[in-house]
Amino acid sequence: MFFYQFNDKYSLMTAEPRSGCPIANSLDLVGDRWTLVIVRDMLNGKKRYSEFLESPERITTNILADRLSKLERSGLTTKTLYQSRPKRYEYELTEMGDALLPIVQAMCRWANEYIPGTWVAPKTFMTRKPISTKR
Amino acid sequence: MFFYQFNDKYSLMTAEPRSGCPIANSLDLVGDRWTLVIVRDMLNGKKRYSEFLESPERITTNILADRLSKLERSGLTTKTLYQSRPKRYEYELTEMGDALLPIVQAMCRWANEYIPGTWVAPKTFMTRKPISTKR
DNA sequence: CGCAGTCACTTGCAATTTGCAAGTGACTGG
DNA sequence: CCAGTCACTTGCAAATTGCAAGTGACTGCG
Repeated sequence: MFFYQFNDKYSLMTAEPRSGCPIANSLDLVGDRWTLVIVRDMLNGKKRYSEFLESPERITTNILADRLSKLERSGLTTKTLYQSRPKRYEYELTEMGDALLPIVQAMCRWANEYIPGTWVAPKTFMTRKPISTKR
Repeated sequence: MFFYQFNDKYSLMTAEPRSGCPIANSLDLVGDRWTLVIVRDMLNGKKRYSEFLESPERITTNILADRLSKLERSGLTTKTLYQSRPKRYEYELTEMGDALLPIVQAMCRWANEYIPGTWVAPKTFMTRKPISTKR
């Protein structure tokens, strides 16, 4: 297991990075068919397990549970208790997770241009900036 | 099998799309740990099988062959004969593939900001525009 | 009080995909 | 003729995915 430090917090890297390449490293965290659809939902304000299940891609419960825990371990989301009996959690993007917005927006632009029939996201979404105050 | 038409060419969709969402559709084409590292290499001018194998992520030959054929079937790359005996091909990005540049650049920016130790791409790469004359 | 319903998961299992290694065929250069 | 390179393909074990069903902790209703 490998760890890296960022802003007083430690995030878990579950394996040694394949290289120092920023693309390869990004893909090790979000390079699969489901992670970014969950991130997309979170960027659109969804927070609960059941809300993610309602999305049109029909993610299955085991994959959702797996990705939510991986997202948390990578430092992209937080899990907070909002109700104690029965225990219920809300999943929200951290600054690091929210900063994926430009990648998601670029994918939307690309798909709208090259994959016929893809939905066009609202202008408010496409022009939004990440919460991060940096850069 | 499903097909879609774009600019007089047909690209093969190997399965029904999960939804009309541009993110989900993008991920169905490039949502895995290897495809975008090959695209990255092509954006950097690499064209041959052996060049892709030399990259530090050490892609294996079977995965490379599989991804090159999927990329071609999705319309992101072309395969052209540059030598006839023995037959040798060069793999190059189509306009659609080259248009992935903004996504790749956004991933670089994100990784450089949030994943310590990632390499910083040269400014020439980060400020480049896709060949597409559109938009 | 009992029981159906919801929510958030977990478990089991078959099918697909991945990673690793070795093998193949068509040459090329010495 | 023979080693070497290039571009793959094949075989196989291990990991991941997709699908379905099950579980535990409640809530609301009659």
